[in-house]
Amino acid sequence: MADLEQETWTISGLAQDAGVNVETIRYYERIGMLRQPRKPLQGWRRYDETALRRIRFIKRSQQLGFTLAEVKELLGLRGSASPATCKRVSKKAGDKIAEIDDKVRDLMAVRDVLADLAGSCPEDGTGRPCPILDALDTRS
Amino acid sequence: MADLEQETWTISGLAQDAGVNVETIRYYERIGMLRQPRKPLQGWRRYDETALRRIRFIKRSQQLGFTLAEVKELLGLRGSASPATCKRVSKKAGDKIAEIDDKVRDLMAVRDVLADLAGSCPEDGTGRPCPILDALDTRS
DNA sequence: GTAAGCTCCGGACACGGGTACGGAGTCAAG
DNA sequence: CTTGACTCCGTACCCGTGTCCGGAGCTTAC
Repeated sequence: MADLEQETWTISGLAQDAGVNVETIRYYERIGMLRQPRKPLQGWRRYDETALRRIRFIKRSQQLGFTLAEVKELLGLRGSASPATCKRVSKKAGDKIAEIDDKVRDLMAVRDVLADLAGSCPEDGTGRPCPILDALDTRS
Repeated sequence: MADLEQETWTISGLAQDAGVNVETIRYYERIGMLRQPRKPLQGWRRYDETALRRIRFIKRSQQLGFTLAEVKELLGLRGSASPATCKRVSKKAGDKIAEIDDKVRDLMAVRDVLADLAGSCPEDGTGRPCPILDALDTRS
C-alpha cells in the first residue's frame, strides 16, 4: 500500500479552498452539517477532501435554492445508490421547481400591478396627487 | 362647528379593522412607522382614521414587495403633491420592477438547472449513482 | 364590587444563515 | 525566544418582521 496520504487542511485553508469563511465552517459543524475532525494531541484539527467536497455540495445546493435543512436531507441521501433514493432526490428537485414556479407567478403578478401604477404616472408630472401614492392609499 | 367627531378605536379594534395583530401595531410604533396617540388621563389610547389608513398603506405596499424601510420613505412622500415627489415615487416603483425582473431571471436560471437535473434521472430508476446527487457532488 | 377581558409596557424569542468578539492555546519565522 | 498569525471555544450579535410573555393597570358587564 503506497502512499495513500491525502491532502489535508487547517480550517482556514479549507475555508479558502471552499470559498467560505472560517466561521461558516464552524457554523456548519455546530448545526451538524459537517463533522468536526478529531483534535490531534499535538496541533490543530485537519480537514480532508471529504470535508471540502461536502462544503461544495452544500454551496451548490444552496445556489439552487435549497435551504440548509433541505441540503441536510440531500446529504443524507448521498451514498445510497438505490433507485428509491434517486426517486426521492428527483422528487425534491421537482418540488423545488414547483416552488420556483409559484414564486415567479407571484412576482409577475406584483410586477403587473407595479407596471400598471407606474404607467398611470403622467409624463409631465402635473398630476395633483401622485397616482401611485393615491392607489396605495385607497385601493385594496 | 357641527360634530366633527371622528370614529376612533382602541388598539385591538384598530388591529381588527386593519387586519393585523395588536403586536404588529405596537411593533410599527416601536420602529416609528406609526405614531402612538397620546395616552389620555383617563382610559386607553384611541386611534383614528389616519392610523387605519396608514396601516393599510403599509400592508398594501408590503404586498407589492416593498420592505418596511421602503414603505417608510413612501409614507414620507405622501402628502406633498409636487411633481418632484411623484417622480420619486415613480422611480421607486420602477426600481422595484427592475428588482423583480432580476429575481425572476435568477429564479428561471435556477429552474433550468433543476429541470435539467430532473430530466437526467432515469425513469426506471436503474441508474447507479443518482445523477442529481452526482451533479451536486462534482459539478461547479 | 368583582370578575373577565382589555390595555400598557418592557423584554425575550422566533426564523435562516451566518458574523463578530475575546481570551487562551499553538505554530512558524526571524 | 519573541512576535505575529493562526486555531479553538463559547458566546453574543446581525438582518427583517413580527410574535409571545408576564405583570400591572384600566374598563365594562353582571
